[in-house]
Amino acid sequence: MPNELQASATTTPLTQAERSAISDRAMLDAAIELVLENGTEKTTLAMIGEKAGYSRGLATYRFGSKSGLYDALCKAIGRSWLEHLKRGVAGKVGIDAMCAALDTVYQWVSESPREARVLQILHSGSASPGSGYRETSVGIYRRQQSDVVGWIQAGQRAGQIKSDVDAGAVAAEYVAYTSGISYLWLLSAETFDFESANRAMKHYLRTALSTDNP
Amino acid sequence: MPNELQASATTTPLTQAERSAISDRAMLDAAIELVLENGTEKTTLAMIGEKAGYSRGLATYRFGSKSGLYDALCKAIGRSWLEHLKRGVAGKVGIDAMCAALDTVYQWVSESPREARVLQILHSGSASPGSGYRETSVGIYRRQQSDVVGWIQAGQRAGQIKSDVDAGAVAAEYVAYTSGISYLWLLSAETFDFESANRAMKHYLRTALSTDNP
DNA sequence: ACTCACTTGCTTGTTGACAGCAAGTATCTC
DNA sequence: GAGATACTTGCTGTCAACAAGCAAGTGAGT
Repeated sequence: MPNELQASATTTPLTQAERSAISDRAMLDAAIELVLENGTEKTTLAMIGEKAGYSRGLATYRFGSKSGLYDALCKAIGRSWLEHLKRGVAGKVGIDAMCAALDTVYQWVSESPREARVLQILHSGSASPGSGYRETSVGIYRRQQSDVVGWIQAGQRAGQIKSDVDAGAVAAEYVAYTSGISYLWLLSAETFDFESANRAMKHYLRTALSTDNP
Repeated sequence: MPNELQASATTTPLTQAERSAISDRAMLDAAIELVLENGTEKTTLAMIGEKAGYSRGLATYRFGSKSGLYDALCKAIGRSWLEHLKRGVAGKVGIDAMCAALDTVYQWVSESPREARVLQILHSGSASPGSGYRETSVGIYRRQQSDVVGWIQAGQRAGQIKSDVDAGAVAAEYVAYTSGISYLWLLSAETFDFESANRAMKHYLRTALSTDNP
């Protein structure tokens, strides 16, 4: 027994659940790297399995298909994003919540650019017919939109937002803006000024919705 | 000679340029149909060539590669869209131009849903690394954004738009909104209310930018 | 006007790579 | 140790890309 590490590996057997959790994590991480480098199409299931330290067949076996893997990845990063957003907005409502959410998007994109890019790539891919994980993507946006509706209505109840504002319409507009800005940032981060667009949007929210500006 | 059409076809030999123009058009049309039905990934070059009435190999021969074909398709539909937009905005400037452009997007999506959907699918696909036609997509957005900057500055010179409005920032915000709304419409036309989002956006433009609302 | 060399449009044969599956081996669980 | 679960390897059909060829168009010399 010349190798203690190997010895400890044999003396600490993992449970089946731990084994698959570890390989799942490793494959999703590998997928993030590879998608960033090659995009979704040129990334192969074999590359993912092998980069994760397993065989070429594991990714297919575990996720069933390429779309199955991307669906799982979309869910995983989407969850992480929604948690980040939740923390960023905290207890805020109304215009404050909407502005804080815009800052949180920018913050996420700056702090976790890899995950943010991959999520955006997956969302873009899900638009194509027969993508296999469109529903996951639609669900994330639908949830965001209903959150925004909630913020606006709470702002109206608190007297901060004009009562004649159509919460659904403004929420749709807001979500369109956030998804568009994420897309444009992904498409061409160098030529697109994320911060100043956000500044304009926040200015709009404060001037057009607030009861302070009659 | 039982067939006059055939006779005329034999008596009017096509030039090389005409032949390739016809097959090009036929293949791009076939590609639109097939992309709508199967998406970009599941559409094969062989399907496109054969649907257009030619051999399985023509699409590869003519466009070089799958991305080459999608690049050509993106350029073709993009040109058609920009012309439509130009007509829709006509001689308007300032807020009127921006509102007319929003109506034009909605009109295009309603009147030419097939082309609009395919362009949006291609734009989405171009976000992925190594897409091969990202530059085409970026170019279309960049041109739109510079048009908007022009509208805003003209509106400012005409005294319609407040002079302290940051034209670049508002243009970025505006383009983000339009690209986002097109994407969300493609993703889920049923659950996304395009018209009311546009109404909210137009209301914003009129209230937040105009010199009429101090 | 005819022809022959050349170009361009298009088709068919082939190859390497990939997704997906099925049958196998290794590792854990009781 | 017997069954279950994690993982690997062998295989097949399909596709993009390429190359070699055939057919239709072009144009200069006669």
